[in-house]
Amino acid sequence: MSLVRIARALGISVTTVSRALAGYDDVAPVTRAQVIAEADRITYRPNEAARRLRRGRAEAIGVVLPSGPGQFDDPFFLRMLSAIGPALEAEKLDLLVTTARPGADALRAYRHLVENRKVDGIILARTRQRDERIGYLLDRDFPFVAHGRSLESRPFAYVDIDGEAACRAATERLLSFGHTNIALINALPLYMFAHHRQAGWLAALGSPGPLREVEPTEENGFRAMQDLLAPEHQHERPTAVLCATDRIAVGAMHALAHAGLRAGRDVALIGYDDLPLATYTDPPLTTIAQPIERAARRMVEMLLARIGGAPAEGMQEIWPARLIARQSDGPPIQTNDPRNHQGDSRHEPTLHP
Amino acid sequence: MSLVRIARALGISVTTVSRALAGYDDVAPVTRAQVIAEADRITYRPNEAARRLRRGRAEAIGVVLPSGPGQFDDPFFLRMLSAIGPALEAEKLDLLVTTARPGADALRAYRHLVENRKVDGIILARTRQRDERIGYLLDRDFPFVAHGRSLESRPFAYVDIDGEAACRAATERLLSFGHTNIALINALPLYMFAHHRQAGWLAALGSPGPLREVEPTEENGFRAMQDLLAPEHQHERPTAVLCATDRIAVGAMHALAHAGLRAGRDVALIGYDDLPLATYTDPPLTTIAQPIERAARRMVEMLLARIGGAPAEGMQEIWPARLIARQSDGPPIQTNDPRNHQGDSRHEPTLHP
DNA sequence: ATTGACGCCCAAATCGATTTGGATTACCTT
DNA sequence: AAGGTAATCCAAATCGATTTGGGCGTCAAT
Repeated sequence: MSLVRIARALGISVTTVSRALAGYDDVAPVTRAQVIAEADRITYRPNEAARRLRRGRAEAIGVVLPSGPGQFDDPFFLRMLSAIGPALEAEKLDLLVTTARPGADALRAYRHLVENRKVDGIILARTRQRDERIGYLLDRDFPFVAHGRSLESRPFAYVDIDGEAACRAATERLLSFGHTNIALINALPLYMFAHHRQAGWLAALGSPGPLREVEPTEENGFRAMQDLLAPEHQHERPTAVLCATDRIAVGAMHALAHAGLRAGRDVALIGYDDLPLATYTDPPLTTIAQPIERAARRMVEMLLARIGGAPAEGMQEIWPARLIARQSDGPPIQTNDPRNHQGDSRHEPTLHP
Repeated sequence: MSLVRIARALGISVTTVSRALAGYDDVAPVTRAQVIAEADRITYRPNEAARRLRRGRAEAIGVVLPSGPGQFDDPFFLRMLSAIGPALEAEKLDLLVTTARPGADALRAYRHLVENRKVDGIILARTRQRDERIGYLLDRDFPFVAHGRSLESRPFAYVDIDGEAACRAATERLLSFGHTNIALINALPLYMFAHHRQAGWLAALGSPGPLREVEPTEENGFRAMQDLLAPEHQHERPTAVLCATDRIAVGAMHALAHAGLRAGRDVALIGYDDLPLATYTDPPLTTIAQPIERAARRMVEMLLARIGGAPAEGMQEIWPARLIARQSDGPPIQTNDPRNHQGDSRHEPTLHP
């Protein structure tokens, strides 16, 4: 079970055993072979704690997952974890997962990881415009890679998806369908990704359309869409709605159905994320797919480089997303169609075209 | 940063510093106060690696997440993690997450955790009828708690949800609505939970109805439902379908919509899991809610006891689930209603009742 | 005054791997 | 034969906290 055991069994020193197994070239081939054979025989596994103590490294990297109502269920983090895992395995690094509610709790979790030297580096997701976590890690000069940008003057490593370009393209698609009043149900503006998605929407439109900003859950998507459809907003009721996430879009689609409207026929709806679910909504959701898995793998690469001492300069990458056209969007309904202006349209037939 | 630093600053021994901080009662109150003050001043944090080496424990517990196509996105695991996290925090234990594709890969991941002493205990989810992971851990006498039962003669600790009772109740509910032909789209029978859910369905029915068994994804739910609706099965077309998971139910609902049918009116549909999404399907999904979070917390408790040396005997708990009635089920359509037998019913109006 | 009991403190061993700084031996050169 | 060079090997220090097994006063009981 330990180096001593092997050393004693072979009548050699612990040093030599260690060096034999570590591949140093000042060990005779015969000796090395014996050591390896014996190590194999007793299924020797180096004691992680001892190695870590000696090397002064944690041999692990950390991820803090947001927990709390509506937060944690987000499939996004699961996809990210599933990609990080294998990438780390190749490097023999452990993955330490902590949960914390966003906010002060989260910052405490990061401090905990850093101050207790629990990990050698951190992968940080869902960046904010002003992100105290990033500030903290930069202050400490602690290696980390973010998924997403942030309003921070000092350079740091990140991989981001170009939500601005994607949302501009999606909005232009809606414009080319003939829509003129295109709403955005965005995530809260404190999230950096929300900022970019809004910028894309705005860039395509020229002047802003109806905008709602919510914590990205189905529930809030539902509410926001209901609000957009509310009688008091009748005069600016959008014919197309871009949603900052698929979860919002699912809620929004439900609000449409609830009002007797159908996405893709009465109102065009586009989501963002391409959850597995998006193919199976009714109608299937046109959405924007992000290469999260590949991005996560790249982030691990970058993080290893940072841990190895490489500077963060130049470690900024923005990757394209792509639109997946399904059936939840399309041309606007004719404005002379009475359905669009009926007060109580809940009991209308919702014919499949 | 280390005990030595504090000891030197105060001119006392490392031993006393250690014992002062650890709360031993053979330290004078004054000394202890000084130690604590100094520790505070330099923000002392014990070196985890050193402590682990000395204590011979990893101070962490492990979870292996299934990765791979259709696997990882399952919100179930995310909910479980989110509950495990805080429970561990209180015990100052780390959470080590590994990903592995189910099967040989997964077993290797467990071996890795155990043999390299990466963790002191393991939480194991989605048990199988014959589960080699459980066999392995029992062979090694390694502390673990499972979420779910298994066909294993030796006793082991688990918390399970009574899927049998829940599915029996759901099926009885459908029977009491007047349904006589109730199908089950189940998960693959190798999963223990699938076994139980099927048993409940069967117990309520007396004799089996139409059955499909799939890996639980939206895609497969879609396919299975299409198959149930296929012309060649016309003679035994179910009027109600119980789905083993919400993801299956979402796919199934889509297949219904695709065939011009509406869940809750033309076919009664019940899911299982109560995903956040279930409220926002169209129609909202009647489903079965499991107290995963509470179960996860209980599992952590049990695991700590097991690590502490408590025997697994008596650590078997089965918790009730509860049905959440929404709008995807109801009485069967009148059999003399022509719609039920129409060939092409896709273009029918889908009135909201 | 001796014996205990108690309160307070500490030196040293320990966990297991890594690393530094040589030591030893065998073999060549010249 | 003296000096030099590889090729091998190793003792001891090190990482930092914990734990064992006392040591040394002081005070009360005998």
